Amino acid sequence: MDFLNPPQRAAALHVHGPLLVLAGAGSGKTRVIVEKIAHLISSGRMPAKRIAAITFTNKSAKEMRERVAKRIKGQGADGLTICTFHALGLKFLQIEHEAAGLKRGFSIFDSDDSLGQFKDLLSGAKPDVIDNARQLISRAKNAGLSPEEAMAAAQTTREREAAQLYARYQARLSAFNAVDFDDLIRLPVQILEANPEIALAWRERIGYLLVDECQDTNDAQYRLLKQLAGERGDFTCVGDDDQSIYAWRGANPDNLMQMAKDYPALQIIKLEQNYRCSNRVLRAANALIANNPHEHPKKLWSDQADGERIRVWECRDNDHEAEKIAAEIAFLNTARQAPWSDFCILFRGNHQSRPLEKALQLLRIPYHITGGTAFLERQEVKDALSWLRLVANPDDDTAFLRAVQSPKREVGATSLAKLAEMAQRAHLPMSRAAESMGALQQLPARAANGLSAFNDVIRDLRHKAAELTARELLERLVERSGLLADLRAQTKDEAGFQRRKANLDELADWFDNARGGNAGELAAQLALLSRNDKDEGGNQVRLMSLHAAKGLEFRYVFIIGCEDGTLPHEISVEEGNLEEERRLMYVGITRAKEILWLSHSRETRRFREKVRLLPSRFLDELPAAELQRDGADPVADAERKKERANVGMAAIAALFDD
DNA sequence: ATCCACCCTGTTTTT
DNA sequence: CAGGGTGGAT
Repeated sequence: MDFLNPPQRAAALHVHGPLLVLAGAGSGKTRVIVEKIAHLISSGRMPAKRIAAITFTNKSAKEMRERVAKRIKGQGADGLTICTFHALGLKFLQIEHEAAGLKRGFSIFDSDDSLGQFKDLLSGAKPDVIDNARQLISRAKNAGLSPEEAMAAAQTTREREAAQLYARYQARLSAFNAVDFDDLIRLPVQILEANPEIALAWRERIGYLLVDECQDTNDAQYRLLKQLAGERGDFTCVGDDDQSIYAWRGANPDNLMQMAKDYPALQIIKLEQNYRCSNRVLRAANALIANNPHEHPKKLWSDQADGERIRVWECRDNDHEAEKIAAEIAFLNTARQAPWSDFCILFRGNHQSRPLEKALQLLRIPYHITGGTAFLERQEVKDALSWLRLVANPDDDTAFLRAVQSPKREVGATSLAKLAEMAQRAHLPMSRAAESMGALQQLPARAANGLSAFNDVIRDLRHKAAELTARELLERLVERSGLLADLRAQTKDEAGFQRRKANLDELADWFDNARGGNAGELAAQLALLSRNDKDEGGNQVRLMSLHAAKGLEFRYVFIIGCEDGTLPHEISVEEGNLEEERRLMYVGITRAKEILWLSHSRETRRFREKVRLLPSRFLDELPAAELQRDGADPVADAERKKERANVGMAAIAALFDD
């Protein structure tokens, strides 16, 4: 603990009562949390199994788990809980499923499943209407409202309609024995608030609570935190209001302020020394964020060297921008022996990565995109998971509908519609209705045959579920369901087949590594994995959205698309959410340890038409003295150009090496 | 029931 | 320009 600075140490040692740590970017907050966990355990204040550390992403949970493991090295870390809010909620519901009105093996609907329900409930409605309704309902859930409470709170006709839809949607989820992402927080809160004895048991189970990225909590999550911490409030929340970038998803940074009211004994410690960024980067970041209003002003400082000036590049269009960046990376890789993994390219929207990919491929620069087509969104993976879900949860009609049609078995839309109708009349889930002889007789012979073959496989898998490991069950499923054979038949070349099969193998690997649980529970956990969680590692340039970059750091950082309308995004400008966009830029800037590039284009192609672009207003908020604008210093420019040309030749030569 | 071809529309960020 | 959804052909 010697290597902690005084406020860090104070935060780590404070173990009685509520504590809020306001931790600026790069101020070592993860280190504080890790040290604090070590201290709680080694001092005997709290056994590991009563400590829970909550993060927002699986990625940070994983990182924290690794750092704690390294720090504690096996001495009594058993039973320590480090997970996301949603994973904690899932665990809670799996234990308290009765109080939630859920049966064992309940399913989690991902956004796609849930979208399907809304499409069905609002059949014929335009996409924007559907989207709007989903958003309203998600917002109600994130505020912790039940359908009844939402109805009571509704003011306008519109809101009443939304509340009604919410109730119908929820009735469906309940019929399918399923919950959606938002329910993983909302339901535990409602159960804890309504059942003091359950709340007491959970406070006993969780003796000390740590919450990372506290500024990202929405109202439901904050209520969950309060329920779990209880009145005495033995907890540590770590957050930075300047890095609040999830308001659009219901995050309410005012919870940081509310905390002081709810817990009068709350201690506040500020971490203001930054260990990450060059002083120049830090001054730019401070100048930018000073344009936002602040409740608790922080003054981040660093004793690092000034470093190089921030490079601002004006480019013709995004292709040009991408080419320049790729060339610069190739140059630094050679000139400074910088490994690819030292570089990160950040953007506002995921679609902005396309030109970059092209340019990087051209120069044979290895890269990895966080948030590309996710493993979990792959057809074959979703198919296999639907089967698993259905094995665990016969009520899951969504899983049934997908599984029964993958692979195709001559059961088409008309037969399924008929089956759905019969199921509804008999008050049965579709998979059960499909088992009844009566129902089968009313369907065309081919469909009935397909269905009973399907039933046989499902029955076999259910029968074996208890005695097989999750991996074995998956393997049997892939075989018996015909998914594998179908995959082979569908894929034209052997390489493509192997690639898609590899996704299924990866799913199996994931099951091996996951801790405990039967296949159904694992399938539920898997639903919580997001596109950003896949391991990347390796010596590659990293490409990701600004949102995905929070918590990471790189020596060389490029922020592309610094244009008005891109960053800040035009929708945010219209809606007056400039402050959050500014924080997004702030998060991006503070990822850079050594050199930062900010690039913008004069024009871009949008669908068909070309659009003229202006530099981001945020560029004007940065101190001119810290910036180096491309073209502002002809001599230096020429010098660099020459140097680049030499290295550029080397890079081109390298293209012919392999 | 399934497959294919053409047309239309749409780019913020994610557990 | 690409991916999805619709309608017609098999």
